[in-house]
Amino acid sequence: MLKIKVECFNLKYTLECGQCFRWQKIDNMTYIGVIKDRVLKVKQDNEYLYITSNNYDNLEQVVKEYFDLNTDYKKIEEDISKIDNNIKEALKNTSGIRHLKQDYFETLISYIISANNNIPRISKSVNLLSEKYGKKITFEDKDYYLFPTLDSLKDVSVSDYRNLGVGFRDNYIYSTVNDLISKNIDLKSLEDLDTDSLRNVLMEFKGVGRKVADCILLFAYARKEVFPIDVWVERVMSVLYFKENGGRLTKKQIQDYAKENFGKYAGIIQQHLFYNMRNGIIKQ
DNA sequence: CTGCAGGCCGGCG
DNA sequence: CGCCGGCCTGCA
Repeated sequence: MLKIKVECFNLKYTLECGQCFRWQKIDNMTYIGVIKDRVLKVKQDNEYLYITSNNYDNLEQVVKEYFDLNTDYKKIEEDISKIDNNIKEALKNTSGIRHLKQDYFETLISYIISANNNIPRISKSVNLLSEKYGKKITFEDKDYYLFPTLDSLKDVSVSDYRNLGVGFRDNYIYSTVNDLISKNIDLKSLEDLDTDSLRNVLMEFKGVGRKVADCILLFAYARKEVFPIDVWVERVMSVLYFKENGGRLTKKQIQDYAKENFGKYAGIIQQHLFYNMRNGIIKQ
């Protein structure tokens, strides 16, 4: 068992704020998930995380990277709470959301599936995809499946994807997988690009528009300044910052507002506002 | 039975 | 270019 001391960390908020799709809740403090090459069981007890896994190689490093444990969130939360009162109030409810660093390929495919979709269905499809094409891992007498590698999807057809319940997104996934293979694109090496260039590259994949690209930038490439705007963020922003226009505002207005006012941690702010709105803490 | 959900694509004005 | 209709699927 690995024990890690944490500060400004809330496991529940981090895993339930909508940034990831493959964690299974055991109770309010314990979750089981599959990340990269292993299965993790993580339990939080106040300032400690207790982690068990099928694979202890490099485990501490894997966990620290995934949960962004080398970043000082106490400082970040102090900084962003000074921006305005809305953020300060939201942070009181959701302090400790960590900005996960997830696998590039998994995030790309998962967020293509997320378009005009709901969380249970997204999770179902991602899990089915993994069960069908991912490597099986046995942990505590149960079977889990890694997210498939790019290579393991090379012969999967459009209708195979359709059978996972992804609907019209089937050919988006197919096209993206084929682009990655035929153009020999290395998602990791794209880290070298600046955020705007990287967004443009991502948006060339079918099924990746502005919102999906921004989620990939935030949740896989760790670009904390990116501010993805989905319907919930649209709602929360119109309630908190644009009440006088009766809620009728464009995404560009929101984008501009965030860029001008939220700074280099706009993505963290987005997660807190999203979680507050989504869970009815902030009302319409 | 309609409406709708973490949007995107493609066609049209 | 910006706008807008259509879209898998499952669940309220």
